[in-house]
Amino acid sequence: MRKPDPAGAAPGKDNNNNKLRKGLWSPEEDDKLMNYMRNNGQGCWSDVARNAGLQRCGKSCRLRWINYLRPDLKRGAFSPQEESLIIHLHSLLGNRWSQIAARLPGRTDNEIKNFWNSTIKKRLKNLSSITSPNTSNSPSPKDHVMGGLSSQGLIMPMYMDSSSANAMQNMAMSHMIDHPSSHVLEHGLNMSSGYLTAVPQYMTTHHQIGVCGDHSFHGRNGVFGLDGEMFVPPLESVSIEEKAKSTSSTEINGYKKATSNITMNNNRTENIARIGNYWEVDELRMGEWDLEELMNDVPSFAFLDFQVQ
DNA sequence: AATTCTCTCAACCGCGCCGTT
DNA sequence: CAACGGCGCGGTTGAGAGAAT
Repeated sequence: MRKPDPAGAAPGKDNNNNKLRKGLWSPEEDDKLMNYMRNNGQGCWSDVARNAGLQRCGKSCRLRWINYLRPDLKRGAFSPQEESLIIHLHSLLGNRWSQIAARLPGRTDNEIKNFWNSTIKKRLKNLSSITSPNTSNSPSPKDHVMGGLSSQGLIMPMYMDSSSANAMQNMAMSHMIDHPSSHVLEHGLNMSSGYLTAVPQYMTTHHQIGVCGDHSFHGRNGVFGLDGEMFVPPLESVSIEEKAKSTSSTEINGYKKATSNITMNNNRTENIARIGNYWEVDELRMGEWDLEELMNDVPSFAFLDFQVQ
């Protein structure tokens, strides 16, 4: 928050000089902007600032409207579903907050950005730190064998019990945080041997989430089913078989497309709340994504509580 | 009770894009 | 084609509130 600019005089009072106000908005200014927008709708923002009688620049008015005054804004804390969606979308889009916000009705890019930078980032970092490898302990049969993902794509096996199974999710999330999408995209994950391993890039141009009841993990596109945290929407109505037929063993940009199923046995499958039971995304390097097309495939999430309060 | 620390989030800044002239 | 202005976006700042000491 910023201190109101002294040049702006007392809030709500017109001052004669032409200096534009900065800093916090007063209730009077909010009223002025709100009334103007209600009566005139959105137009040229510099006109809005002028015609509404505000000593603010158009940019400031726009920001205030978008982030605070807009009637369709949803206030309050993020729901777990929204949180999961943010994480998922961030894994897809990186720091493209406006595009993420476009998928979360009632939320602003600023809000999501703040939420990410303060809450999610910190939480995931903390969780990843408490799951540091402990090579002195051998895994018991009931333990889940998991692995960390180094930025070099090295295998980093670790062992943990089922109560901390979601740590794997957090580790990977943490990795994504530290290495935005373009970097994460260089790695794939493979659990086929019981260890989570990084697989070479040429193996990761295509992943597929299995339909089985196992908790699933999908490193690159953010599908995490370990504790039902991640909801996986169906991208399209095409059947698994059709998609598999059409997407496997093809070549894109010189990379051979392969399919890897990353699933984990875990007896807590009842916690998974799937929207669909299948999700699949062709994975291309970030710069090659047709983001519009990609995001068109991600539906609005009906399970989110978008009621404006 | 006072002080310090930490966290949250509203708001600004700078840059790039795009349309207009 | 260049200059200009408006807008949108992502990064950053810093005030205020609450927690911890």
